Amino acid sequence: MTQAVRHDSMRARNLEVVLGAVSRGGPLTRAALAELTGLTKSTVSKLVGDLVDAGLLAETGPARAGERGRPGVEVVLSGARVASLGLEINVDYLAVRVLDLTGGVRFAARRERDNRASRPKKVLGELHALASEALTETHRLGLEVAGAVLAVSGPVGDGVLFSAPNLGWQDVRPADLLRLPVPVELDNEANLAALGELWFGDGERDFLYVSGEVGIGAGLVVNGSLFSGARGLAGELGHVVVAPEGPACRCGGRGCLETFAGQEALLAAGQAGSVPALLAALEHGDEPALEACAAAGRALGVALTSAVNLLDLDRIVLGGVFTQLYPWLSGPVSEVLSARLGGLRGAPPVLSASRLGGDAATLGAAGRVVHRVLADPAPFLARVQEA
Amino acid sequence: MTQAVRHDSMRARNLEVVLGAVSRGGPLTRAALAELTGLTKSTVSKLVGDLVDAGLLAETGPARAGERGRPGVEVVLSGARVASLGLEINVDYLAVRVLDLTGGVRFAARRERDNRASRPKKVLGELHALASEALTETHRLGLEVAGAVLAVSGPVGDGVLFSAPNLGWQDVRPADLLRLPVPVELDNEANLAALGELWFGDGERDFLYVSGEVGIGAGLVVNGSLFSGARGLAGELGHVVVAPEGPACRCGGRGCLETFAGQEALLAAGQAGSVPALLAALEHGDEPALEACAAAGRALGVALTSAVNLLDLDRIVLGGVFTQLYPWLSGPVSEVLSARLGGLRGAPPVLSASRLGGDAATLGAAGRVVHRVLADPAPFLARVQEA
DNA sequence: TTCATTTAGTTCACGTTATAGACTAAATAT
DNA sequence: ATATTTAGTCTATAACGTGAACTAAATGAA
Repeated sequence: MTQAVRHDSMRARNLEVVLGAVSRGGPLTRAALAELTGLTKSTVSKLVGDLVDAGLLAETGPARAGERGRPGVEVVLSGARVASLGLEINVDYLAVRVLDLTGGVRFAARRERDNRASRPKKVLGELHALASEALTETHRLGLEVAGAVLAVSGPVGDGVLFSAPNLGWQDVRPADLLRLPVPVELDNEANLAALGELWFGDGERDFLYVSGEVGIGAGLVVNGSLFSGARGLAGELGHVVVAPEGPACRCGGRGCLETFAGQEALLAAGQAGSVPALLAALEHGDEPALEACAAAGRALGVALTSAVNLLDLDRIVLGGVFTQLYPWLSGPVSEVLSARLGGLRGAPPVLSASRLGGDAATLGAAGRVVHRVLADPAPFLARVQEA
Repeated sequence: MTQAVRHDSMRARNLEVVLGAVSRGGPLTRAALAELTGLTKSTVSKLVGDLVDAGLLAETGPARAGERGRPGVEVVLSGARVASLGLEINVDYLAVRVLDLTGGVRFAARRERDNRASRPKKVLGELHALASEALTETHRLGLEVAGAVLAVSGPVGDGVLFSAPNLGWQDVRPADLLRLPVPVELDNEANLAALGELWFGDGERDFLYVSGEVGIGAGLVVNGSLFSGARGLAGELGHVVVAPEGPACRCGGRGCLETFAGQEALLAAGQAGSVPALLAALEHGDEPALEACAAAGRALGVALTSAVNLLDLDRIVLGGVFTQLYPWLSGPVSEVLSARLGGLRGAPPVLSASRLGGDAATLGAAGRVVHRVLADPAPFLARVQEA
C-alpha cells in the first residue's frame, strides 16, 4: 500500500529529491536546485544546509560563471562520510570493493582462488578476511559503512543461495557464515552486474545484461530500475528453450540455452579444458573453437530473440565470460537477431560487450548501498536533531 | 525524477491513501482507516469528509458490530459521481462498457461485426456510435466521465496502433478517427485484459495473461502492476521461438509460437474454417482437431517455459480463443511445463482459463480510468475549494 | 571610483497540514 | 442508572514549505 505522508516523511522525501538532483546533475547551486525541484530557494537552502552538516553534500568553491550577479556556491556529493561494501564470490576469485557516496572507489581487492574446489564455509572464511581488511581501511579513512551486498552466481531468495552451478553449492546462507559486523544482503550476480552497468557504465537506462558463466543469467534494467519478477527469480536466460528436442539440461528440460552456450558445452565443443585455453585457441584460429563460439552465438541469438519479444529490449550487454568471447560471439548473435527481429519490430537491439568486465558485480553491489543512502538520507541527519 | 513534496501534494497523497484503503479494504470506519494508514483520527476525519463531499466516498449505515462502544460509521466507494469508459475492437465484435468508481457496470453493449472486412474509418465510425450511446446513458445517470481507454489487439505506442494481425490494419491512430468528447487512450488488448483479470478476477497479484487470437500477446502483472517494458511493447509471446528451424513467420523469423498456436495455424491443422467450427470438431472428437490442439498446447508449453524462466511466473491465465480451447489445451501445456520446469524451480506455474472471457479487455480498459481517479482524487475536490 | 543592475542566498512572518489530547456521542455491561 | 468502551469531532500546537523582504557579491556603465 502507498504510505501516508506526514511532516517528517515530507521532509525526508524532499531531502531525497535534493540529494538525487545533485547526484544526477553534477555540481549545482542552491538556486539551480530550487529551479530544478520546484521548491523555493529558502526551502532548498535549509535542506542543503542539513545535508552539508550531515556530511552528505559538500560545497565546492564559488561557481565562477563570468556572468552578471552574485555567483552561486555549487554543492556536490561528499564522499567524506558514508561508504558501502560490495562483495563477490566468483568461480575463480573473491572480490571486495568500498565505494564512497560519490561512487569513488576507496578500497578494492581481489583474491584469485579456485572456489569450485572448496566448501562454502572455507570460501566465506576467506571472504571474511578480505572484507575485514576493507572494513579496517574504511574505518581508517573515517568513513561509516552503511551496508554490504554480496554477489553470487545463481538464484537467490530471502538471503538463501538456492543453487550455484558455478560452485556446486546448494541452499547456503552466506551472510550467516560470513559473520561481518555490518548487515550483508545477498543478490544475484547478474542482477548486481546489471546495476553496475546502469550506474557506472555508459548511462543507458534500458538494457538486458547477460552474464555468461557456467550457468547463464540475466539482469533486466527498465527505465533505470531492476526488474526481478514476482519472487526475484527472473532472468534465467540459461533455461530459455532454444531447441525443444535438444540435449538434456540439468534443469530437467531439453535444449535450454545453457546446453549450447553454457561454459561446459562451450569448452566441450571447443575442445578446450578452460576458458583461457579456449581463448588461446580462438586467437590461434582453431576450427573447433571457432565453430563452438559460432554455434553458441547462434543459440544465444535465438534465446535473445525470445527475450526481446517478451521484454521489449533495445539494448543487450554481454558480460561474464561472454565479454571476452565477444569478438567471436557478436557476429552470429547479431545475425540471428537481425534475421528474426527485422520484420515487425524496427531495428534489432544494439549489442555490446560489458565495459566494466569483472568489476560490474562489486560495483553494482556497493552501488546498491550507495543508492539506498541517496534514496533515504534522513537517518544520517539524526545527529543534527541531537545538537 | 522523484517529485518534491509540498503541502498540497502531501494532502493529495493522503487523500489517495485513504481512498485506496477503502477501495481495497471494503467498508471501513474512520477509526479503522486511522489504524490502517497510520494517520490520526482527526486527519482521517478531515480527509474522509472531503472525499464524501466530493462524491467519491459514501457513508453506509452505522456498522452494527454488536460489540461495546459507539459503533463506527462505515464508508465505501461511491459510484455516484465518476464513471469511466472502456472500449474494445476485436475481430468479430465491438464492445463498450461504463464503470462507476466502485467497479459497478453502468452500461455495456457489444455489436457483433466482422471487422476484418472493414477499413479503420468504417469500424471506428461504428464504435463512435456505440460509445456515444454509452456517453449519453452515462450523462443521463448524472455521472462525470473521467476518461476512456480503447483496447486493440496488436503492438501500440504513443496513440498509434502499429499493426493489427487480427484486422490487417497498420499504423492507425484510432483516437483521431473516433472523435469522442473525452480523451481516448490506446492500449494493447492483452495488457488491458491482464489488468481486467487483476482488478476483476480472483485477486491474484502476479500472473501472465496470455491472449490467443490471430496473433498471441501477453500481459504481465507483477505485484499488482503491469510490466510493459522500455517502450511498452513487452509481451509479444507469439514470437517467442519454439523451434528455430520451424515454419516461416510473418515477423521474418522461423518457428515462432504463432506459427504453431496462432489462429491460422490452429485452424489449418485442425481442418476447420473458423473457431466455432474447430470447437464443434473438438466436441465431436475429430482426430485432426484434437491433434491440432495438442500440438498447439505443446508449443505453447515450450514458449511459456521460456517465459517462466525469464519472468519468474507462478501463475498463467489463458485468455482469448485459448479460454474456449482450454479443455483441450491445458493438458499438453501443463505436461510440458511440468517436464521442463520440475527440476531447479519448485512447482511449475498454476495454469487456468480466464474467468472473465471476452469481458476482460473492456473491464481492464475502464478499470484503468477508475484506478487513475483512485490514485489521484485531488482534482475532483476542486469544487470544495471554490465553495 | 562609484553606483545601478543582476543574481545568490538568508531571514522571518505566514499559511497549510498533520498531531495530540480533550471532549462529545453512542453503544454495551454491570 | 451508571461505568466502560469505542467512534468521531474540536482546538491548540508543531512541522514544514512559501513568499517577500533583505543582505551579499558579482558585472557593467558612467
